Amino acid sequence: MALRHAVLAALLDGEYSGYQLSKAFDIGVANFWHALPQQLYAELTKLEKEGLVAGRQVVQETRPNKRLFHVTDAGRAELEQFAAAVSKPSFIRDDLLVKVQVADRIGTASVIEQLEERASAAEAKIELLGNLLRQLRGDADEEEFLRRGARIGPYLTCLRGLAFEQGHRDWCLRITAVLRERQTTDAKR
Amino acid sequence: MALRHAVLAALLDGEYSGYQLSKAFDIGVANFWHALPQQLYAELTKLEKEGLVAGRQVVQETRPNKRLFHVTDAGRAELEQFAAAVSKPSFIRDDLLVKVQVADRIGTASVIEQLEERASAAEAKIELLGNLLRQLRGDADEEEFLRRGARIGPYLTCLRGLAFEQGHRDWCLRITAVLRERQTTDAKR
DNA sequence: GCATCATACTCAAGAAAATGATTAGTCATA
DNA sequence: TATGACTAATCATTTTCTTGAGTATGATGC
Repeated sequence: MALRHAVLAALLDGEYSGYQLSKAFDIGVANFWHALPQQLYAELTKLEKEGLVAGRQVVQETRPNKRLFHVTDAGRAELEQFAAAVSKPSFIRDDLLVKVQVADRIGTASVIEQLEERASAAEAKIELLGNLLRQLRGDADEEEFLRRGARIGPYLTCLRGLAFEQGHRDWCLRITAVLRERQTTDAKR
Repeated sequence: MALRHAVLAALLDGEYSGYQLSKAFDIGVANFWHALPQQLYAELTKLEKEGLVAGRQVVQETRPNKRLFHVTDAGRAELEQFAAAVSKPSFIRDDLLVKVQVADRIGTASVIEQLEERASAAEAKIELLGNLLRQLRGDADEEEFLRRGARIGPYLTCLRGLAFEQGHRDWCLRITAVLRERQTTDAKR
């Protein structure tokens, strides 16, 4: 029971199809949860059966028909209950960290490459989130928006996503530099 | 095939029993992976069957007997292959973020409480990791240790863990402040 | 002297998540 | 005019993770 609340949370801002949701889970929602399209479709089906979301068919001419979902009162109640319950702690879980842990014992070359790829992926995400934040707050500056903005939830989670990506990028670059220097030092011996 | 590599990575630094590993997964290893004891025991059994780790029985007088495991050559090879393969991107996945996303739509009181609990849990973790880092680098300062230290892998992953916890704490405190101020502003209206 | 904690591990069941394959029309582009 | 990307989804399977219970002994604290 975990993805379900992320879906409800994402759906709170309007009507979305499974497909649109899966796009949202690639960008904004990715700051607090991640899921593949198949998971979303499955979850939406379950949520609809339980009456927590409701969908309506939208017939389209040039595109396949779609079903738009919105949160029902029962869904909202479920979210409220969830928000009041204790949260599970959050964990880091990252292949690349596992590799760094053993990088000095096995080959470092490939790990360095991957760190650099990650760093530039993080850089791209940082820019994307920067734009998203600017868009969300409109004309106001951040302080102002956070004080009086109507809908700050998505902004707040984006802030966390941004900080996470920045931390990730900085770490990747630092570790790359460290491993690089050790490589040349090793070579000299 | 993910926990398996975290276990191999953790086991690379010496012999550990399942129980000891589960302790390591609460502290240092938690910086790159998380798992419950049951998962570890199960994974060790699998890894042993596949010949990637080997265990030996240690008979103890005052404590229950235990099995100490170490990585075999095949296990090392598996790790090397893993390190060379592409990594899956890392995701945030956090109940609390889901709650913040909807905090301005549903009740904020409980979310604020949870943010504060998280902040102090992060604070505790920060101290713990600070000590761990000091212990790992011994007398040397960080730059020096990273240049010439023998085993920097665990240090590097701890650095990421530390930065993550700091980012998490800062975010929690900031959001707490924002939500608090909005509460009082709302009340005045 | 009783309770609780720490060591050390096992088993089973169930929920959640990831993976892979498939369908089918539209649109842009090379 | 083939190629691939985009919209919109479904189905089946497998892997992974979580939850909960249980066993047994010694040490520590009040």
